[in-house]
Amino acid sequence: MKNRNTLQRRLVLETVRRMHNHPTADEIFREIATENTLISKATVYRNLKILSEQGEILHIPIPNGADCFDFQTAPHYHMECRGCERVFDVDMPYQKDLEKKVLNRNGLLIESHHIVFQGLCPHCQEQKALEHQKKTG
Amino acid sequence: MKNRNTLQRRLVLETVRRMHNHPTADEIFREIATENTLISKATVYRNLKILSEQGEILHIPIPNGADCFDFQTAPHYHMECRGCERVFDVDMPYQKDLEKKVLNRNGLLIESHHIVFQGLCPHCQEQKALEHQKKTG
DNA sequence: ATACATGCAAACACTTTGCAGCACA
DNA sequence: TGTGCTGCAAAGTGTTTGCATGTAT
Repeated sequence: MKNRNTLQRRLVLETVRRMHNHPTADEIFREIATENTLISKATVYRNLKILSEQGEILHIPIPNGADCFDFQTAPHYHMECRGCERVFDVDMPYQKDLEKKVLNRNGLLIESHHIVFQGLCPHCQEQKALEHQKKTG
Repeated sequence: MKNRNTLQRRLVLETVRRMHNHPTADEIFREIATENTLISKATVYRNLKILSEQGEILHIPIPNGADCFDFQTAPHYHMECRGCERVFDVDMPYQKDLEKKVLNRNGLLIESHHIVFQGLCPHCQEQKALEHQKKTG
């Protein structure tokens, strides 16, 4: 008898489905808390874990930062902006065949992969351009 | 006048160059500490940061775990074993052209990328096989 | 002489856990 | 009714920082 349908679990799921900007656990917590309902951050973490294990939401592990979550569960790639550190969806088909390109000379069994791109979002590109103008006069 | 050649910085660099198993900051700290020299963990972190910024060593950010470092500075990919959580080099050429496959419909500027594979190392494949034998009798 | 580096401890960011009470099935 | 869930606080993990002192150049 697993997986009870509690108010808190429903709220976490609904909130992730509603926020389309790769929210972190903390952002989800704040979104729920500011609305009306009292919820514990531990509960948010626990439910995010359960929901992503069940495939209801997608867990995106972020190196050097808070992991974030996505309502879109089909595997896809992300870019982390080195300016604002926000996470964006990348417009590239999922490379199913990438894992086959690994030579198994060393006996490793590959099961899945993640690609994280680094770069600049449009807004931060502008910022950098302005900074550069200022410097060069 | 940056970048002084201190004993601690030399030790961190030498230790990373000597350990060929993707050590974490803590493993590097313990390696240096157990030998002979007193070193602070903060100093290890500071020097790892400086050395990787200078391209002397490679910083490998690991989602959901301690970042690790590599004496081999040419870009290459890694696999994280879901059994023992160790990091292994993956035998696949660097996909320089991957970034060009991203459609810039959304205006993102891609500068670099990381691929992390998940899977099982040879040792953990054996372990899993033994476990399975035990269960099925 | 003076930046830059160090050691130490405290702070930090993110996440998990122990426990007593609560509530869904 | 009982297992699963919650809130709270505390602990855990990995990393950074403030500060007084030390040292390479």
